[in-house]
Order: sequence, then structure tokens, then C-alpha cells
Amino acid sequence: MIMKMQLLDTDYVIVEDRPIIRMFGKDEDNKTVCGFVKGYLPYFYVLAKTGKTADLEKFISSKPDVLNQERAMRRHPRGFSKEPVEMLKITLRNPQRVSEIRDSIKAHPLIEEVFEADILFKYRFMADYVVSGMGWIEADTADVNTHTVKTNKTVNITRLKPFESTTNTQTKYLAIDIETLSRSGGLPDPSEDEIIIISTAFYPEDKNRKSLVLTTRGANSDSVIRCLDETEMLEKLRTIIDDYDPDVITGFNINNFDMPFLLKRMEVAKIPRTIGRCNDKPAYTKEIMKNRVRVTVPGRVVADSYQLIKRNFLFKRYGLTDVSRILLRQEKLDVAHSEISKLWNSGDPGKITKLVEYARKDAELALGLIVKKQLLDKYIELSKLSGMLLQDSLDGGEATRVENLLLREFNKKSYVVPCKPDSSEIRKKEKEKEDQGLKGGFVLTPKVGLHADGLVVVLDFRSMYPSIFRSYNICPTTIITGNPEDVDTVKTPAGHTFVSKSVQEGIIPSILGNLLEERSKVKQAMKKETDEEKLRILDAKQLALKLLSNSFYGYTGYTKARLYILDIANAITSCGRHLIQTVNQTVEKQFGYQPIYGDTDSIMIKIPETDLDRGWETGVSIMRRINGELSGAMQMEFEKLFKSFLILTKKRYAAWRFVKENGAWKDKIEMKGIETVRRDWCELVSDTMNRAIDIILKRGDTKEALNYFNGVMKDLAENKIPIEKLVITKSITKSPSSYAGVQPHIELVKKMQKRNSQDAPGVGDRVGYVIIKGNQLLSKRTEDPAYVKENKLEIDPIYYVENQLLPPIERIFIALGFTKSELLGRGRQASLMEMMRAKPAKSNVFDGFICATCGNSYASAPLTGLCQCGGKMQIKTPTGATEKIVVQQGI
DNA sequence: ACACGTCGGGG
DNA sequence: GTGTACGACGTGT
Repeated sequence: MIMKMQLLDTDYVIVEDRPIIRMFGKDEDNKTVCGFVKGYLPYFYVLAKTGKTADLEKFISSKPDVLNQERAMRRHPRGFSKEPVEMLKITLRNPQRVSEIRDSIKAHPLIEEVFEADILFKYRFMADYVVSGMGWIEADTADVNTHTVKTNKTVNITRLKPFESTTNTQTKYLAIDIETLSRSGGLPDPSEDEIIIISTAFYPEDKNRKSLVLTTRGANSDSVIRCLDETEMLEKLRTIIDDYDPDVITGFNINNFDMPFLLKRMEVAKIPRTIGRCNDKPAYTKEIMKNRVRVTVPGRVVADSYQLIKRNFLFKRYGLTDVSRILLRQEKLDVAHSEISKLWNSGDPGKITKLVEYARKDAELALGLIVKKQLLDKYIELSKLSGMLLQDSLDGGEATRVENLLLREFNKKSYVVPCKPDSSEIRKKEKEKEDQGLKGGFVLTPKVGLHADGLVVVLDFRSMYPSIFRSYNICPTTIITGNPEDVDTVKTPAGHTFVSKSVQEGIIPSILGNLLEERSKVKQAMKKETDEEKLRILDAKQLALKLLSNSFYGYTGYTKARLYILDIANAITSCGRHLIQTVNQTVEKQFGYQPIYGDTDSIMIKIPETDLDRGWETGVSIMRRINGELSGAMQMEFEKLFKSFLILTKKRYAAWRFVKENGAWKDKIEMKGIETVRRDWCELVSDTMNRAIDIILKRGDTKEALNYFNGVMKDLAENKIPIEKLVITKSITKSPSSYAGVQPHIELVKKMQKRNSQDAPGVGDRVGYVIIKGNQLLSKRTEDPAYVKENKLEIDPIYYVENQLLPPIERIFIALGFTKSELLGRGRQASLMEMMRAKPAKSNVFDGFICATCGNSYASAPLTGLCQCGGKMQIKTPTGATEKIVVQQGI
């Protein structure tokens, strides 16, 4: 029988001391399949010291675990060489024993180098058979009977080859969310705390059911199953997973919380953890450095929507509340987690229902995020391109992807790949990198300030680093290190030498050629595509292609890479610097335009033109002239036109950009390096910054922006700013008493505990606070916003100006040429700061702080309670009298 | 200015 | 599972 399937996961099992590969996936009818491949064995290569191959052979044949060794002509991956050399290909029985045998062979004095002895067995297999994660295969199959896997079909695969198809099988998602109680008061601990509710949500729907909740209290219903106890609940969950049979298990922070917790509870309850697509291998978690956890469920993929969102969107906060509000416009149900145990233990059926629905909603939201935001698309394409399994595309970094691709392409041309460096080699490389250095891109010193007279044309090198690899044929396999051989070579401006493409094309240049060509094809196809679903996949593919091609440069300079070669990384950046500097000079000297800024692969050119259409034409002609001067391999693109441009420093700017869409100009503000949202800033800061930048860019009026800022300060001084805009949030990570230093939000928690220990926030909670007026240390003046409202307390405007607004706003106005005193309105008859200072809470005693040692004054005391000079703070009064402040020790 | 340490999400 | 493995931000020298 011939069968086609899309590959979701691969692993192997050992039967009679031999591996059997298992390929999990789905066929064209969306039936789940597991295909077994027998007879494939692990192997690696060794290179003996010159002339010692025969001696080495003798030694290796003495190893009982070695099934076979044969001589093979292979090419060394580092440095250009004309001919392959004779290596030994060592074949073994059991993948699990490879590392041991590798190490014993590696230590032998006859060894020059060992290659490919640390490739995961499944990836060794997939590379040899040219199959990719989420790729399709075509296989000759024979039916097989087994109870070890749970798939619809199980087959023995006798022949197998890749099959070209861009379609995807229907993905089934199951979201899981658990609720637990905690007896310690902090985060629950799976070794002693129980799970009380497990909610699940399905996409597509399961028998017309969107979600199903398991609970040990409350009433049954269509979508609620009441279980006797936690054990029954866990067993039921396993049944739900088996019955629904999802490809993807998701949840919010499922990798770091729900999954480890669930699996631990199953272990405690002695329930088999076989929630994957086989009966013989349980799901398991592995901790990687004390925070990150990797979850493995054989035959399925675990995708954490929290991690995906964190990697793909830039937000201030990544809690489920905020994320679903922004991305789904849906609200999480309102249950504070200190409420959970109260609701659970209330005995009130209505309250149990509330908790059940709360849990249900969380699972639905986690599911909604991944499905509606199509978070997997890009990773599916990355898998197809790099060969990685989807699970590994989700968890792994860029280096892993590059390496997988390199293994395949190197092997195709009979090159072998080095092993990963061990810790001592890494240290050596780090030292080398430290000593020699890796220089980055060239950054043109910006003409700081506002450019609103005329337009700014932005030109970019398209895929600069990948193109440099190609145009100089840069690759580990082409670099010439020692004496140049008698071959045709290319020399980079910085003097690195590579053999020319006509002699031998490098592997990386050839890979990049394919990736870049494929990307432009995809982009062409996107222009014609009308089907929304197909367009989505094309876009994901295009993004994946870009991501992958841009990873190669970083990879060569990454000390843990198999093919870390500092000279290559330096060759790339030096070519880049050379190119952009040449362009800069050409623009300035030959064309007479003024470059006002440029970074690595881009240049911003000011033109006197103010009309957008004519400015666009000028931009196009500048681009053409530059490209005329450049070699065909490296070309610039003109995509951006700014009507105004505010640059503060290198890497920090804001621009008013115009784009022509369907014949009409559309505008937007584009910012780089200017953060308007930050965790530790209150909303007023973001609002004020955005508004000020808007005024500066759109009106070109810096005075007006200054007036606006002064207005905000005035409102602040007059208490006219809504308190919600002044709330700063921080989270409590451990018990308040165990904090060594003084932290404002912790001081507030202590205060709240004294007032009402019931409602005070606990470990893991986020605390929102404001700073109120008073003559105490800053950290003692934190207050609960609700309490401030109730008791009509006044916020401290000086704090908000000096610690919140000023630092980011100052940077903007300084760039515009204002001084700090102009900014604060000093020099006018009544300065705003003076106004603020004029009426402190306890008016005539308090006038800020003064250092007892050096006499430095502060409007609000430094957090540490100490002056910059280390001296102690005293309260300054208008009369000059001072009183000592008790300073908290510990910071 | 730079290296090191901690925190995030979840209950 | 032939695997050693995040990033942003805040603090301290």
C-alpha cells in the first residue's frame, strides 16, 4: 500500500536492542497514523591522524558495541579543501549508547576529530530520508498489529520518500487549564497541593461541545463533569485527551505550570501518564536551568500560548487578562486568586459554578489566542524549511534551526558536520571572541534633533548579510586560512579570503540563494493570491524564510555553534560596514544630498522636497543612482518616506511615515528605541510621551510640545490627573518579610497587611501603587490607589515629574535643544516645580531632603535612603533646620 | 559605561 | 534522550 502523511512527531523505541523509528502524523483523510521504520541504525564519522587510519580501525574493531565500520570519503567542513579525505563511518546498534562510545573513541590518541556523533537519532534519520517536521512523506506500507500506539492506523514503512505538498492537515487543538488550592499561601506545590478543577476547550468543537470542565465539587451539566476525587478527575482527563486525540495541546503558561503540575499529580496518584499517542512512553517534563521546563508528549505537540505571544508581540504585560483583552477583545472572568479557596470552600453551589466558569473561560482564552491569532503558522513553515519537528521549532532557538539545515545541506555535498563544542571548547571560543572582538554594523552619527523641513528618504539593503554571504561566497567550506592555494579567490575589503564561486560554491551561500529566491517567489505569489487561508500561509512562509536567512550570520559568531568561525562573522560585518560607508559617501559627495542617519544596512537622506509625490520620485531616482554604483549582487531598496523625523541618539528615533496605498497617502508614527511603554512606568508617562511626539512630528512645533508638557506638570501639581494614570505595578515574588532591601511595593503590602490582612495581596500578586505626599522616605509613601481615593490623599507631583515623566521626556527635549530648566519652566515668574514645592503635605516643615555629608538636595529621597555620596539623608526645612531620618539598612 | 542576578507567566 | 537550553530588565561594582 502507498500512503501519504504529514509528519507531526518522530521518536524511536528500542526492541531487542535495535531501534525502531516511529513517525506520527496524519494522512490525507486526517486519520492519525503511526509508521514504523525498522533497520535504521545510528552512526558517526571519525577522522584519524594522518596515516593512522588502519591503526584506528584496529582499535575500533575491538569495541564490542561497534556493529560495523567502513572507510568513506568525506569532506572536512572547516577551511577550503580540494579533495575529500578518508574517514571511518562507525555504525552502532543502540542510539542511547552512542555518547558513551563516542567519548571513549574521542579520547584515543589516534583521533584527529570526531564528526556528527551528537546528532539526535530522529534527526539523523530525518536528514537521511529528507523528511521535515510538518512535511509530507510518501511511503510503501504494510499493515501491522500493535497495541503500543493509539493512532487510527499503524503501518510498517518499507520505503519512504518526501512528497511535495503545501497543504496542511486539519489541526486539532485541546487547551487545558487547571485550578489548584495552595496550603502555603504562595504558589501551589504539586507534591502536596491538589488540583480542584481541570478545564478543557476544543478546536474544532468536540461533539458540538466547545469546552468541558472537570471538578470535584458542584453539579454536573452538559459541559461539567463532577468527579469523586482528584484521581478520578485525572483519569477522566486522560480519557478526554485520548478520545478527542488532539495534535496540539495548549494552555496559558502550560509549560511552566499546568503540565508539570498535572504530570506530577498523576505520578502521585499512580495514574499512567500516557497522554501521548502511544501506550509505552509516558509524557514527561524536564527542567532546564531552574526556570525553563520542556514538556514532551509523544505523538503530539505542546504549544504554550503564553510563550508564543511573548515571542511574537510586544506588550507591557503578558498576563492572560491583558493579552486576551488586547488580542481577542475578551475579558477573563473576574476572580482574584485569593478568592479561589474562598469560593471553593464556601459550600455555595453558585460560587462553585463561578469558579468552574472561570476555569472554563481561561482554557477558552488560551485556545482562542492560538487559533484566532494563528500563532502556529510561522512555526509550521519554519519546520518545513529547517526540517525541525514542530515541537522543536516552538521550543528551540535560531541556532538549532540553522544547524539542522546545515547538517542536511553539508551531507548532500558529502561534507560532515563537527560535533557541538564541549564546555572547555566553548570557553576557548569565548576567550578568542573576547580577544579578537566581533565588530558590529556601522552606525552613522545622527544629526540629532527634529527634521521637519523637507522629507527624509530611507534606503535599505535588502537582506544585507545574506547577500554578503552570497556575493563573496562566504562559507566555512570556502574560507582560505593558511597559504592561499593555486585557486581563484575572492577577497573581502577587510582582507578575508574565500575561494570564488566558480571554483566551488559555498554551502551557506547556496542555501541562502535558495531561501532568498524562494522568498521572492512567495512574495510574488502573495500579490496574486486572493484566498485568505492560502495568503495567511504564504505570509507565514515568507516570514519564516526571512527569519531563517537572517539567522546565518549570528550563527557563525555564536560560540556554541558547531560551525562558529569568528573570521566569518567578522568578514560579514566588515563587508557591511564597507558597503554602507561607500553609499554614504556617494550620496553626500557625488549626489550632494545630506545623510542624516544610518544604521548597519540603512541610510536616511534628507531632501529639500516637501511634496510627497515628488519626494517619492526623488527617492526612487536616488535609489536607482545608488544601485547603479553598486555591484548587482548588493542592491538597495526604497520603501520608506518620512515627512518628519526626530532623532535623539543612535538607535533612537521617531518618524512620521507616509505610505501610498491604492493611490492615497496614509500616515503612521514609527518609533525605534523610544520606549513609551515600560513595566515600571505609569500610564501618564506613555500618554504624555506619545502626545508630545505626536505634536513634535505632526505640527513640527517644539514649543507647543513643551507647553503641552508644562500643562501636564501643572495638572499634576493641581491634582487633576486621574489616579488610574498614576498607578505603577510591580509583583510580589516572595514573602514580604524575606525581602532584604526596601522596595516600595513591598512596603505597601506590609502596610495593607496591617490594615486588613484578609484582602492584602500575597505572593505572586501584582500590586498597583501610587506615591503620595509626605515627609517620609519614598518607599514609605507608597499607597493603595483605592485607599488614596477613599481618604482623599494627595499624590506627590514631584515624584511623578522627577522619577516618572522627566527621565524619558527629558531625552526628547534635550535632543530638540531645550535645557532642563526650560523644560521645568524655571526662569518664568513662578516655576512649576516651585509651585509643587510650595505646598507640601505638612507645609512649613518640609522642603525636601538634604544630605548630611555633602549637602546635596533632593526633592524626594533616593530609594536607598542614602545620598549618591553615601551620606545619610536629613529632612530639609525652609528654616534650614534638619532632622535625622532613620535609614533602613540592607541596600 | 559594563557585567551579574532575578523575574516572568501560572494558583 | 547521540541534546545544556531564554531574554528583558534592574541592581551593583
